[in-house]
Amino acid sequence: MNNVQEESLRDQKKNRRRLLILEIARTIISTKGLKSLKVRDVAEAAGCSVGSVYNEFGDFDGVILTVNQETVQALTARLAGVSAEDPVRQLYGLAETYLEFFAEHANLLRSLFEHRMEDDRPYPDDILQMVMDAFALMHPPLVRLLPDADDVKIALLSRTLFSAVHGIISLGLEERMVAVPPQLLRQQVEQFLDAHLAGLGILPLR
Amino acid sequence: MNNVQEESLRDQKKNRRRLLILEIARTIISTKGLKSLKVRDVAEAAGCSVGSVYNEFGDFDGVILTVNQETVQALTARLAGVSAEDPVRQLYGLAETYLEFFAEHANLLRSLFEHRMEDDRPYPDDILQMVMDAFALMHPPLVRLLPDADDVKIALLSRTLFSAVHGIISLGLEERMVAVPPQLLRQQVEQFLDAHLAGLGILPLR
DNA sequence: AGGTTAATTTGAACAATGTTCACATGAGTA
DNA sequence: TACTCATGTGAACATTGTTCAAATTAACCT
Repeated sequence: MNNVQEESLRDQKKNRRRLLILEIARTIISTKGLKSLKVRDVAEAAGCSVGSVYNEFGDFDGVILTVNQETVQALTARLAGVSAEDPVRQLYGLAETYLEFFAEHANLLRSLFEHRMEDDRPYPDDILQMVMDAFALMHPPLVRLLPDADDVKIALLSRTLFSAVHGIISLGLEERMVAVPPQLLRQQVEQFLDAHLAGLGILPLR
Repeated sequence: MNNVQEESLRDQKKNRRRLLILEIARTIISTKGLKSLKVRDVAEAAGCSVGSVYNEFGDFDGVILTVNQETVQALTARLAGVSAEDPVRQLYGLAETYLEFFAEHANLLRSLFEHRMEDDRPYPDDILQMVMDAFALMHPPLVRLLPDADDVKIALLSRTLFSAVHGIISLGLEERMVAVPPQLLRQQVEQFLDAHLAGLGILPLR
């Protein structure tokens, strides 16, 4: 037995194809929306049969969910890159980074938040946990800014604040509604944080 | 010509059936979610053929959009019932009424916010306008509370605040995520408003 | 290398569902 | 009552997710 597991030719092809399928699906969702994602289109673009998509992902939801999972991962990575030096700046940074990411990948985020499972199967726990974790990223800076507050309350506050920012951004970017121009939306988010942090007794940036 | 337009037998049946179809569709969306809405199920429950559904609504989106439109109308009616006596109480009342309505009709609200049109047809303007109007209901009380502020800024603030509340509620009630218990969610919304209004220089309720 | 085997891939067939339209039905009218 | 035409019907079609028996092919053995 070789400890350094050699990747067999089969596994190589399989892995390459898996990545290819995901990249194609992501591109379609991103450019044309989740409703335009079709098994046959993906299979054809990947140069394989529809059966292979099913072998790899179980069902079509599997493809969507994997794309969604990678979307949360990418989002989390971006949010994790926000400087934690100054906690107030960090809060603004998280909100503005979320705005940037959402604007760049609106359809991917919509797929993440709007996709409903077939029948009544539950949404995978790991993805949900990753979203919750991302939304909890405001927790550390808030703890630093409100050292006397109960940790559970801060956890709730963190979720509330991030949900509020999410609402402002997702509706603001909703082109169905009269979309708010990006620059205005940025101001909107900043002014929202200004007021809210002030209300929490935290000295805002401006 | 009779000015008091007599409703012909045909029109009676047609109207009755139209209402029946809408009621059935609304019930299915409300109880089992938008994804479970099927033309054949609706037609069978309404005791007519699928063709009649198409005659009445053009296509299946037509049924969904009409249900969505009635949802906004019902929401607007509920929100309009909030007392405007005290502007601060009115803001809390709007948020809490939205929470109540959303909790009672979660799947209908999701249908309104998550439904995407087939192909790339645009979402009907009148429905969008009604949603925008509902979200503008915080405008009057805010004008009273911030008499010196620019009206355009208040309009934006109104939209921002309502969007934030929407985000907190829609994610809070998302059973996919770890749903926040209703009573806790109510507190969450209230505390959110407490902080935000304080930050705007408005004396909150508590 | 060639033969054997087992895993993988394939795509035709099936199932579910939105959509159409030629025909049947029946309300309105003379 | 008979005629006409708007309306209703549902079988047939189009699209798309899903399955699975058969073909393919990588892996292994001698």
